[in-house]
Amino acid sequence: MKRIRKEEWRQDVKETLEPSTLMFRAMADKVYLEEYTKGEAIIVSGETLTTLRYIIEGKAKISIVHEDGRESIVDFLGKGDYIGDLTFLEMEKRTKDVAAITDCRCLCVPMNEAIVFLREDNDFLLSLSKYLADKHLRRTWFYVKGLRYELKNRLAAYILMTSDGSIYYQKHTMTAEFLGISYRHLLHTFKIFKENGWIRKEKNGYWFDKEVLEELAKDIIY
Amino acid sequence: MKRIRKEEWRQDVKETLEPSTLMFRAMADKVYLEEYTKGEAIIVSGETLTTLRYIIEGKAKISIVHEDGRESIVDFLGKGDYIGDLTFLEMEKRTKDVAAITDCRCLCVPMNEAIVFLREDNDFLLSLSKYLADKHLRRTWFYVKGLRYELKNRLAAYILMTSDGSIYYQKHTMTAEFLGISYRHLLHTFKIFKENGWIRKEKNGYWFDKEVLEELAKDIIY
DNA sequence: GATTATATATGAGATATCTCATATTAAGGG
DNA sequence: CCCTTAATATGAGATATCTCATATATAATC
Repeated sequence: MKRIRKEEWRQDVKETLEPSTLMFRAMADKVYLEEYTKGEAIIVSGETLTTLRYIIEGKAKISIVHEDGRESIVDFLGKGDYIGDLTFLEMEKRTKDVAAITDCRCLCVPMNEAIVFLREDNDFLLSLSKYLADKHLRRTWFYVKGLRYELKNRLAAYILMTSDGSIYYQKHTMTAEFLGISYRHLLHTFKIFKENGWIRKEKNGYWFDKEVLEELAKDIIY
Repeated sequence: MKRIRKEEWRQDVKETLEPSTLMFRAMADKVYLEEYTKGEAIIVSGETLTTLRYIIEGKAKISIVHEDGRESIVDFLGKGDYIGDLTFLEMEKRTKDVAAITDCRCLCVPMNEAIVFLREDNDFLLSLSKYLADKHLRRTWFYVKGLRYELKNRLAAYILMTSDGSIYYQKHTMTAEFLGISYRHLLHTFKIFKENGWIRKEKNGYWFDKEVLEELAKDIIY
């Protein structure tokens, strides 16, 4: 991880970032930048969080390790997501694991000062409420719908959710962990997708037939 | 539904309620009371919400009807839950069905005025954020854990969650809808619970062995 | 380039869960 | 009290999904 104080920001970076710091407006002078490389741990579960982060670039995953040692991916994070919001609100008993999936850049402020300044900032609280409401809605929707549909549909939704353009490039192991199914069964369903011509292996991932998958996923995505 | 303006509150009611109106402090003079009877609809899906409610007594359920006509229970609400919070934040595309499971009493304020006054109220926004974070955490936890465990464990958690004391009295149809499983399979698992002596039918519901169920559910409940 | 670890892939048998069919009991309406 | 509807209950066969075993391909390491 590389930490870059605001004074050190290159001019062009600064201009790009300045607008993104709006949500930390009440403490704009305290903002700094962090850069993580692919695979790096951002938070180790159980540690005390001293930083409130906001992702401006890259993708990360939240995961937990179960008692039996296996791992579940709880959620994916990307541009516009907070890391540490639940600690900021003093609602999380124990922090979870957060790791960068791709290179990531985060805007950061010290947690203890955030608690002092941002809790007085009406605009921040409103936007945080909206952010949480949105997360909750999507999660609930995916949960309720997911229970009703079989893997075929959830997988289609997942492929669409995690891809930009028409290439899917997630690791199967990760997909299985997120969807909460066995690796074996995922592969089985994947095979069916291939046989139906809905996806096709390419050099850098899988091409997929957007129309077909959208039809399969249409009831699941909020 | 019975609507009771603040001036009409009986003295004793008033004293009991006064502290509960705190969250609407910024518009205390606008608060009124609504009383719903068991089974009554509080919100019909798709209708425009003109009221922000806060439950001070009773239980309700949020549900949606799927394209195939079947119903899913999305969540249960009780004392301390808001109804209309997502509309207040302008995040919900379409309201869901909300119905009283038992007699309910709600504190109410007009939505349009709430949007004016409460969005300026720092304390309200902070407590709303915490409320949403808590909801999101619990839901995520139940989802992630639920995927990993079979019905036996989720059912144990559900029985504990929906009961006060040692009597479980939910309708099986409702339980199946919430857990997202077939009625048939629920009954099958219920039978196993009975055979193991974990639950026993009584006149007004099921007695259950709290210790055993807590052991079964221990990894699922947040 | 050889070696190890990780990701992908497939098969076979076990089990959780679903669908459909049907019977009995409890609850609500005239 | 009869009638209708909703809730409870059980059986049998189908299918979705899991576990375990094993093989190959790809990526990381020395």
